[in-house]
Amino acid sequence: MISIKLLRENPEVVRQAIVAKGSDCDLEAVLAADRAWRDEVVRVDALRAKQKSANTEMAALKKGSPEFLEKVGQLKGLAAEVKSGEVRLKELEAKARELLLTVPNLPHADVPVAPDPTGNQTIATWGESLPAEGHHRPHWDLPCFGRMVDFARGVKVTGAGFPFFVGEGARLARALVQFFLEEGRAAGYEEVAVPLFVNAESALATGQLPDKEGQMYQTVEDSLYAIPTSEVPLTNFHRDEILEEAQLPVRRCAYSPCFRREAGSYGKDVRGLNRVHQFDKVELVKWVHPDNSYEELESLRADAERLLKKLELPYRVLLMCSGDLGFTQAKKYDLEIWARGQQRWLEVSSCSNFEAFQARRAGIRFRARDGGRIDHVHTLNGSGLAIPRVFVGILENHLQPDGRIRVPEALRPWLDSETLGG
RNA sequence: GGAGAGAUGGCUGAGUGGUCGAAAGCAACGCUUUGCUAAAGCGUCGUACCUCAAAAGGGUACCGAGGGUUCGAAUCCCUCUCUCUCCGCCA
Repeated sequence: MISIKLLRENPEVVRQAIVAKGSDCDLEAVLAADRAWRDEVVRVDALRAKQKSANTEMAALKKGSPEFLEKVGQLKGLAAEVKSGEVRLKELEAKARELLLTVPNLPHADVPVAPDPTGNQTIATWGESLPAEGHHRPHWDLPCFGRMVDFARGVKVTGAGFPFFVGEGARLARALVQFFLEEGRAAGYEEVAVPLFVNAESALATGQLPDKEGQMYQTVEDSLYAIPTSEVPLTNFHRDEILEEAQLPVRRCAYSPCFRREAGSYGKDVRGLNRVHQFDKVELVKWVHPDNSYEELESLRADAERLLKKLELPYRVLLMCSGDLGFTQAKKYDLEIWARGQQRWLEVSSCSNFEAFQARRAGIRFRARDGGRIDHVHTLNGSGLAIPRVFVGILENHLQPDGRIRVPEALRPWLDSETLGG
């Protein structure tokens, strides 16, 4: 959530930001609810203060004495007033918070203002996005793909979008996980193995709830959510904690399967491995000092880009425009690889700075080195990387005329051959 | 799943109805003493919200969470969560 103080003091700034994001949230309602809540706080606090001072008088009186009983009689009315005030206060506070949660994060000043993805800027490209010649085909049409990934059995066992990876396919997927985790470790991220289900508080803290509830799988018995990305448990690792400034920046990475219902995307981009309900991903998360979170965003992006370079996959970097930014992000880069067989770009990483938006929801703060001032950290995350689409990239870009797949040097420590699909 | 015990500040741990946001110790921080270290003495030492232009100051809340009893709850009652011990089951 955004800072309520900012909204109170500078509503115009927030108004412009939400227009840029194309949000329809009602700032007047947010402010009115905040005002109503604060008025009630003042009123109830005063009542409670009165009750408290009466309490010390009561303590001095002899229990059961006439004065005592008279005082009790007098205080009953006050007690009832406090009680009803507290009920009202709780309602108003809940309402104010609920409305504040509907306000999206503010885009950073660097973010181009535009209503839709056509406003995204390509700020870097690497490698050659080559045309598909003779033997190049979408991965789902490659002979070796059918031996590596089994969709039909996935449908039988679970449902559409839950493929089996088999033999060399399973090994390639695992090699990618290993490679990403080792690279992450080398870049200073501590590896974490996370719970694959989270509670509602966690999903709320990172912003999946309340607006993306339909995109997550839920358990029937325990109302837990299957994680759509390890960002959720990872960012929540430090929920409701106060870190020491000296600890910052904290960097952690996690491998996990990710579960996404992808409701509403049926029939769109769903061929092959482009979009599935369960996929593996390594995620990078940072908790940083607010003063240098944008430098940290650049280094996060560089960490993700390095992986693509080592895998020799052509890619481009998009700076997302305001209208294509998510609810929680202040600035975001998407990394897209070139899928040569399909002749299209595939997003394999999204690197975002949330500034204090998540930290405020999640109660993640730090104590300044001197003076002990406490402030929210900035959180960032980026994929490093999503496995199935990188898998696709390797198949479609490293395909050789003989139909075999060349294994990039960087993966060979985990795959003992130079080619796959023979 | 069954039985029992418990949850208090960074940690340990007192507190069973009133002046308790909460003793004491440890840790931490500051100062003094000291050639250095050690030690000692003194002081500071939770978080959030509201009020205030801001600071100062003031107010309120918080003793696992939520509800209840009461003029008044860390303390009594109920529900839930979690932790520990024992039994059962199981990878």
